[in-house]
Amino acid sequence: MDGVTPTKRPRKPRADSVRNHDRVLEAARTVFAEGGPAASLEGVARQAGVGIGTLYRHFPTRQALFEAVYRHEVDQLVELAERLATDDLPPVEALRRWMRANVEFVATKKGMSAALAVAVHASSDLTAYSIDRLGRALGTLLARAVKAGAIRDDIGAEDILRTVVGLCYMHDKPGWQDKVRRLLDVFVDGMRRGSKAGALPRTPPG
Amino acid sequence: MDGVTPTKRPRKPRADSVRNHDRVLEAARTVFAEGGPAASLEGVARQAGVGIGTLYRHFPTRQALFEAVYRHEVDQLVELAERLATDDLPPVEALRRWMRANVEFVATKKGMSAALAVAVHASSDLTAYSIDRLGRALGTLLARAVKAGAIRDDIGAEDILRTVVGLCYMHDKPGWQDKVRRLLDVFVDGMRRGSKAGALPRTPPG
DNA sequence: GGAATATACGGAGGCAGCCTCCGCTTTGCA
DNA sequence: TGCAAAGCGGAGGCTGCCTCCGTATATTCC
Repeated sequence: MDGVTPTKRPRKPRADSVRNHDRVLEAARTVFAEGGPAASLEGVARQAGVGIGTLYRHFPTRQALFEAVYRHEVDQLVELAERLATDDLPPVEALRRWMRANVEFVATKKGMSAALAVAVHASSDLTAYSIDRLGRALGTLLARAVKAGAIRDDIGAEDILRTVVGLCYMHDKPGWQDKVRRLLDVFVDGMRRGSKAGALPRTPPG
Repeated sequence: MDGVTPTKRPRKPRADSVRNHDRVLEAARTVFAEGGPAASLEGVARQAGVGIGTLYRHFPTRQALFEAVYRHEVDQLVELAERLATDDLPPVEALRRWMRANVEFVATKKGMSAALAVAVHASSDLTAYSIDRLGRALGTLLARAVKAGAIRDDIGAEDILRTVVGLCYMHDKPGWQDKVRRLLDVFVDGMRRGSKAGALPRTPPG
């Protein structure tokens, strides 16, 4: 408003605050993985060794806590995709491998899946964030395969992402990973150039 | 045990009991569709116009109520599949149509999807029941297409079911149905004879 | 039609989890 | 070392879960 607003440098965050934030996040991952999306938040606080008030200060809603956990997972997936993109494999193979690796990744967090399923439907912000990040990572692999003329160009990264995750959600018997990988192979074959499906509209931006 | 156990004919069920059972079921469908799987059961009772005690007598657990609603939906899907099997279309087309019709069906209950996602992971009994029923219905369509030599014979009805449902779960933006239908077309193309994917192990019985 | 009785109703009540609020403690900064 | 900003944590009000049992009502038998 007036000429010179005194720029108050904000304090650096308190050490205990940072520590508690991390503790709660870690505890939440464990508790949700075991107890599903309806697990007790007071249980999370207990597990983290903090008061319930502290939990709520850091994550004002259950949804916020979900999202924090989820985002962390997404970041790991992106990293994975980037690593895969630097290898030089035939483009379709690189693509197929990422999809398969993705399945394995989900496997290690299988307990979270119900929670994630709920999150997907509950928060479009969250899905937007993760689809954006993962979509970019996958997009690189996809573009190479398309450019090489190996697969059709009318299927977006988002389409593939949703397919992979959807298939993972639907399986949890022992051996499900193998089953999902093989179904993904069927899908990839359907994506090859020369397939007969009708045109798939490109995913609109945003 | 002894010679002639006096066969006490059981009373016919009370009219009010039957009425309340139906009311609760109906209310549950609505409430879960709107509020998701964690919606208040007392809310369901209120909506149904019965006491909470009555709700619990008919459906002793939240899970039981879920399942009752879910089974009703499954029955409708089976009926739909049977109707489709009697039409005489080219087998692959019949198959594709059922998968597409399925998407439409889910669409009308979209609100339930989070609840169903939870149910899928919560109760293997329930998934067993529905996969069995739907699998038989779809199996007929599938067998015809395989017999005609149009598609590979190593993909089970259960695989297809899970794929369809998994894709539906993952989409809820406006226009999602069209997107899912097109992704299913890609999948069907991958199933055609002459595709290059590795062998998919037949789904073991049970 | 009316009594007898099996059956169902429904809400009070104990318990657990949700979330807010605020007095007390700890930390960063000068 | 002193002090204010920042954070801590649990008491407390509220809602929902589920059980239990006194009351109400439908069915059956006469």
